[in-house]
Amino acid sequence: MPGPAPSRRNERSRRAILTVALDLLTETGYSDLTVEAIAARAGVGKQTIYRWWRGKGAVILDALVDAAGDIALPDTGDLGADLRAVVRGTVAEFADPRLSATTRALTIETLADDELADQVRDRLLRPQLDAVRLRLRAGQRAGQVRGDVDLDQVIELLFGPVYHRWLLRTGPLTDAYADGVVELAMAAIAP
Amino acid sequence: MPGPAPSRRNERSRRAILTVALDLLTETGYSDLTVEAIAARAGVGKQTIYRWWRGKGAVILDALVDAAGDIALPDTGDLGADLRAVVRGTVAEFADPRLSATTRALTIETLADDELADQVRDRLLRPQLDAVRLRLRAGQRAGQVRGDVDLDQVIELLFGPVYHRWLLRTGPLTDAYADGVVELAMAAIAP
Amino acid sequence: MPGPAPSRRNERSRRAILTVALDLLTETGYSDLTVEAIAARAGVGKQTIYRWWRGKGAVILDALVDAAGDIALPDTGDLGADLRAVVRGTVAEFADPRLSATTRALTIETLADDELADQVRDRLLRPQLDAVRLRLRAGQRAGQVRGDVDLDQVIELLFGPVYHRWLLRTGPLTDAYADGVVELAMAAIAP
Amino acid sequence: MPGPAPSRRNERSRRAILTVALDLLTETGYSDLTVEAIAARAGVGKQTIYRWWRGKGAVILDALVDAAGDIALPDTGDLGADLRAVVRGTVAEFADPRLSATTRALTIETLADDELADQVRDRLLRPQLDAVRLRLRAGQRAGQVRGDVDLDQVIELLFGPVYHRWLLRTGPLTDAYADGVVELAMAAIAP
DNA sequence: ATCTAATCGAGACGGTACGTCGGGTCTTCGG
DNA sequence: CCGAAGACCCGACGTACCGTCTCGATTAGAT
Repeated sequence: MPGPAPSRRNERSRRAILTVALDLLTETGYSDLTVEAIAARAGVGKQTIYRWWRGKGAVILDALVDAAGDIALPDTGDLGADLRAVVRGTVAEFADPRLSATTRALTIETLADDELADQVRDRLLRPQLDAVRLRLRAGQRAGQVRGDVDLDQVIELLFGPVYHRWLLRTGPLTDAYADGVVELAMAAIAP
Repeated sequence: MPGPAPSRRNERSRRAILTVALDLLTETGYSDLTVEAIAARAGVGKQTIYRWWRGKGAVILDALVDAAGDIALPDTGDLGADLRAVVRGTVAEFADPRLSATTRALTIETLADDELADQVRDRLLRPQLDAVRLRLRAGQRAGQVRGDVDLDQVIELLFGPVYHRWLLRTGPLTDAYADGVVELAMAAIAP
Repeated sequence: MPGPAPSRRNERSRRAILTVALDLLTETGYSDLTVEAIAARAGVGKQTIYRWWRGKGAVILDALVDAAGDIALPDTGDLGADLRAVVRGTVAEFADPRLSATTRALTIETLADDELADQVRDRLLRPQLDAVRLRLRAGQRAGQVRGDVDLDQVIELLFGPVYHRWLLRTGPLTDAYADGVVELAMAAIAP
Repeated sequence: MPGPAPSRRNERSRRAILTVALDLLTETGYSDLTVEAIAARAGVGKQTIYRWWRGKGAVILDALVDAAGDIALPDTGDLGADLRAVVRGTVAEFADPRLSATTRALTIETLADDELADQVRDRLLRPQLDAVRLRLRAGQRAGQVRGDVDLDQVIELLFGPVYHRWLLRTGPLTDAYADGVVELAMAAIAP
C-alpha cells in the first residue's frame, strides 16, 4: 500500500524558508519581510518559494502551523481557572512584541487575500478554538455553563475582547486583563 | 486674536482626494489603492498628497473621519434595545462588502504603522466607543448594569466578538448574531 | 573489426531534438527557441540536450549540418552561369523568412560564442565555400579568371555583398540582385 | 518662436547610461551587458532606461550614434587611395577587440529586433555609406568609374567582404587585406 | 492692483520588490 | 543504467509603486 505521491520537494529548503520567514519577522518586522529577502537568507531561489507557496502570507501560515504544537486545554474541573489559563496565554502572545509581529504580519496578509484567510482559519485557528470548545462542552455537561448558550459565541466572548484591544490598542494586555475578561464571560454563561 | 495659520491649501483637491480614495476602495479593493492611482483619478499631483498626508493610510482615515457623522446613541430607556441597535449597525457595516473594504484597508495600514494606529483609535473609534460608554453609564445609573463592572470592558465584550468573527470569518454577520452578542453581554453585566 | 565506441546515445531523442529545434525556429523565431522549449516539445529531458550539446547554438549547428546535403557546384563550362546559380541560391535562402530565421539564430549564437563560431565555419560553411573555390579554380585553369587573384577573396567578393545586404537590410534580395553581384565580380576577376 | 517641446529628461542620466553601456561592452563583453548592470553602474533606476529606450540594443545604438562624428571621405583625386583609407578604417575597427565588441553586441540585438535593425541602418550606417557613395559619384563623374555601375552595389563590393570575413572568421583583418579588397573592387568598376 | 511665495498638476527620478522566465546542474525513479 | 521528468539555485527580465525632486503655471495673501 503506497503512501502519498512521493514529492520531489527538497525538505531542507522547505525548513530553511519557514525558519527564515519567522526569523525575519521577529528581527526586522513585516515591512522587511519580502520574498526576495527570505530567498536570499534561506539560500534558495525565489522560484522555489513561488513553486510551493502563493506568497509570503502562505509561507508565514505554514511556518506557524508547523510550529504550533498540539494544544489541548487542561481540565482541572475548575472551568474558570482553565479559561483564565488559556486567555492569559493568548494575551501574553499578543503582548509579546516578537510573537505579535508574526500575528500582525499574518493578519495583514489575511485581510488582503480571502483564500489565505480561509486557510488561516481552518488550519491555524480552528484547532485552537476547537480545544476551547471541547473544554466548554465539558463544563456545560458539568452544569457550569447554561445549556442554551452557543459555545461558539462563548469563544468569541472570550477572545474577541482580546483581539479588539490588540487591534485597536485601547488598553494594556496583562494577566489581570485576561482574568477580567474571563470573569465577565463566566458571569454571562453561568446557569 | 488670529485664527490658525491661514493655509493656502486647495480645498477642491482635498475633497477630490478623499472621495477618490473611498471610491477606489469600494470599486477595486485595497490592492489597487495606490497613491499614484488616487492622484491620477483625482487629477492631482502626487506631491499634493504627500504634502498633506503621511501616506494612503492617513488619507483613508481622513476620508472616514470626514464621512462619519456625529454618533449619539439613543436612550430609549431600554438598554438592551439600544445596544442591539448599535451592535446591529456595526455588524451591518462589517457585512457590507463595500463598507468592509474600507475597514479592511484601514486595518492593514494600521497594523503596519503604529502612529496611524493611534490616530485611528483617537480620531475615528474613540468617539463611537465613547458614545456607547455614555449610554452604558446611564444604564449603570439606572441600575441596569452592575456597579462594579468596567464599562470599557463591556464595550469590548460587545464589539470584540464582532471584530473576531469579521477578522477570522468564523461565521455569518447578521442581525440575529448581533442580538445574540448583546444578549450574552447583558447577562454578563446584569446586576 | 569493431566500429567506433558503441555510444549508448538514444538516436530517437537525437533526431527529435534536431527536428524540433528547426521547427521552433521557423515557427516562432529565435526568441522562443529555448532549451526548455526544445526539450518539452521533443519529449526529452533538458539534461539529454546538455549531455550532448554545449547549448542551443550547437544544436542548431548540428541540425543544419545534418540537413545540408552534399553540395557540388555544376561545371557547365560557363563560369558566370555557374556562379549565378550558386549566388542565386544563397540569395534565395536569405530571402526566405523560414530559412533566414535559422541563419539569423545561428549567427546570433555565433557572435556570442567563439568556439561555436569556429565550428560553424569549419563544419557548415567551409564545405560550401570549398565547392565554390573548386569551381573557381577550374575557371582559373580555363583562363576565365586572372591567375593572380586570390580565390578566397573572390569568394568573399561573391558572398560578402549578400551577407552585407541581408545583415543591414539595405535592399531587396532577388535573382536580379544576385546576377548583378556576379556580373561585378566577373568584371573584377576577368583576365 | 518656441523650440521643440522642452523635455524634462535628465541629461546627466542620459550621458551616464550611454557611457556606461559602452564601457561595460568593452570591459566585460556582451554577455555581461544587462540593463540591470547598466542601471547600477550609471547610478540610475532601471525605469529610466526603459522610459527612454526599448532595450539595451537601442541604448547601444544611441551611444554609437552619439559617438560617431561626422564622417566625410577625403577626396584626394585618387579614388583608389581614398577607398583604401576608408576600408582600412573599417577593417581596423573590426579587428580591434574593443570596438568589435560593440559591433558584435549591436549586431546580435539587430538580428533579434527588426525595428532596431531599421534604425541601425538609417541612423548609424546610412550616413557612413552615403559618404562613400558621394566619393564614388565624384569618381564616376571624373571617369574613374564606369557610368553604368550601381554605386550601392559597389559599396557592398567594398564592405561586404569585410563583414563576411569578420562574421565568419575566415581570415585576418589587416591593412593588406583591405588593400586587396579595394584592388579587386577597383578592377570591377574600372571603365 | 501689484507683487511674491506657497501650492498646484505633471511626471521624471533613484530605488526596491515584484512575479516570471530560462540557464545550466543535480536528483529521483521507471523501463 | 539510461533517460524523462522536473526541482533546484541563480540571475535577469520588464513592471509597478514608492517617496523625492524638479518644472512652469496658477493663485491667494500681503503690500
